[in-house]
Amino acid sequence: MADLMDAITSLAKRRGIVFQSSEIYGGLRSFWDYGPLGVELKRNVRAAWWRDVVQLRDNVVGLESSIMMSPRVWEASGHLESFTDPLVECLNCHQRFRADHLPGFHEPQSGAEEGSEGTVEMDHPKCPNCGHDRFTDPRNFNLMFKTYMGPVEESGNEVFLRPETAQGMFVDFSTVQSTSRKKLPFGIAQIGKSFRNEITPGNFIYRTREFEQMEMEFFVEPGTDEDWHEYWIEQRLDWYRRLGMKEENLRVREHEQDELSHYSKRTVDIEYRFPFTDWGELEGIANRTDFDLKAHEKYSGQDLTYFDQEREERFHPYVIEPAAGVDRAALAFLCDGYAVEEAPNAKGQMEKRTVLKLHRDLAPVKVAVLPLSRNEKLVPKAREVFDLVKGTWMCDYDDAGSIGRRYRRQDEVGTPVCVTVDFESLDDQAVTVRDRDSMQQDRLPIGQLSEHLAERLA
RNA sequence: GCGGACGUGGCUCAGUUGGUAGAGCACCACCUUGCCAAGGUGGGGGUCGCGGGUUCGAAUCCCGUCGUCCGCUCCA
Repeated sequence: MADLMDAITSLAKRRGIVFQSSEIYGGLRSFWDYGPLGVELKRNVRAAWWRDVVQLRDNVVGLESSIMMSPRVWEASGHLESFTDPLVECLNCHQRFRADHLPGFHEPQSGAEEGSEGTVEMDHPKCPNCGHDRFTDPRNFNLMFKTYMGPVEESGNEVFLRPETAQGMFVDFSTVQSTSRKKLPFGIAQIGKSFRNEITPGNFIYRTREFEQMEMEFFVEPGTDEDWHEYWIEQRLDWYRRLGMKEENLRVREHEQDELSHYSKRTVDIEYRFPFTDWGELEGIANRTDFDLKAHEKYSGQDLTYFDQEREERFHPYVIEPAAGVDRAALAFLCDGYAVEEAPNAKGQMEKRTVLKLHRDLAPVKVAVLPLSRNEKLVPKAREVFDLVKGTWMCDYDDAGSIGRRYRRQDEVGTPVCVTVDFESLDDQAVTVRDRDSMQQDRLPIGQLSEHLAERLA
């Protein structure tokens, strides 16, 4: 399985899909750049999500809130507090442990929801690693990236890079609701970058400190929240399925009570069977209750209730939140589509063929236009075909090397359709359309190409 | 953050006991072929992750640093 991951990582780099950031300086841990093909893949993932979650629904609207927000947002949301883990380090072996996980350390047993700062007392804990009992004082590690607003680095100027996009939707709830004139139930969706100082990033683009989220906050009447939760779990699961993800690589996992986030009543993860970790989270679907709206109401002093005109009642809606990662989804689709098959070559011998079986909506390039050879007559004809198609589909033009090699190059990055211009095309104005997965070829008039592609790729 | 392994052209690697770098594949050009990769000729590309040290001389030894992988820890 690790080999598979290596193969995918290697392919990603070799073909300019994803590679390490700042490579010429030795790289920067946990940061990645998406190359020409990766950008297309990522754009397609976003577009597919946006279409499904926003465009096809009349009760979900979009938002793009800023990455930096008032620091008070993070006080209210609980991130300043619960994103901070008190860690101690063994003075002997220098291993670090969460203070509240060490037997012997006591944390105040007050209401967990209240989140009092709480000092951690030391009893006589033993280091689980080496058995010694001398530790550093607990130190706080905040998982939020911090910077300063304005040129002067003063503590009063501290601002944070958002660790989730969700807070934008909560903070802007009233404005969006009143301007869009939406009534419950309705949702606010956002795609954007978030930042977390993860302690252990890794596994390629699976866990990174800068990542992109696709989140939607669906506001519902309290009491209907559990049904809506089920609804969105099914909707989201179906999204992955419709984009071709294999059923056996998908599963739903219920969060245990003690792993629930501070805001969550119930959370369900959609997990994917990644080659490196077996099951890993793709998306979390949480019932955030009215925690966030109430918190912001309390901290801001603004009324964040919803007014139900029919019932003439004010209340705080509950929130169902499907929160997916763009990068994780892209990685999962890459893993899921990656295949090495046996295919016959020109001599009839079987050989390896690497194919990225991405769904047509996700494929970075939809159509490759290829002259059978780099011939002075074929090239202009192929250019003509390329110009005909490029306005509608992301296309590639390639005339270097043998035709077989070029097919393989396209297979490797998941291009669903290759259109080949041959010598007969010059006379009969027809081209060969070749399918990535079946390698089947059909011949059809250039005049029908646009229509054919529209059917095939729609 | 800790422990271990590792870091040579885009990729996979070779580089003997230290003497200032090679291969295959890939890529590019031309020729050839002409519908499913690797035919011919030629070519570009590496201060051997980075910095420092030892040495007459280091990819090869030492230190530091950055990065990758595995394990631990952690994980909204």
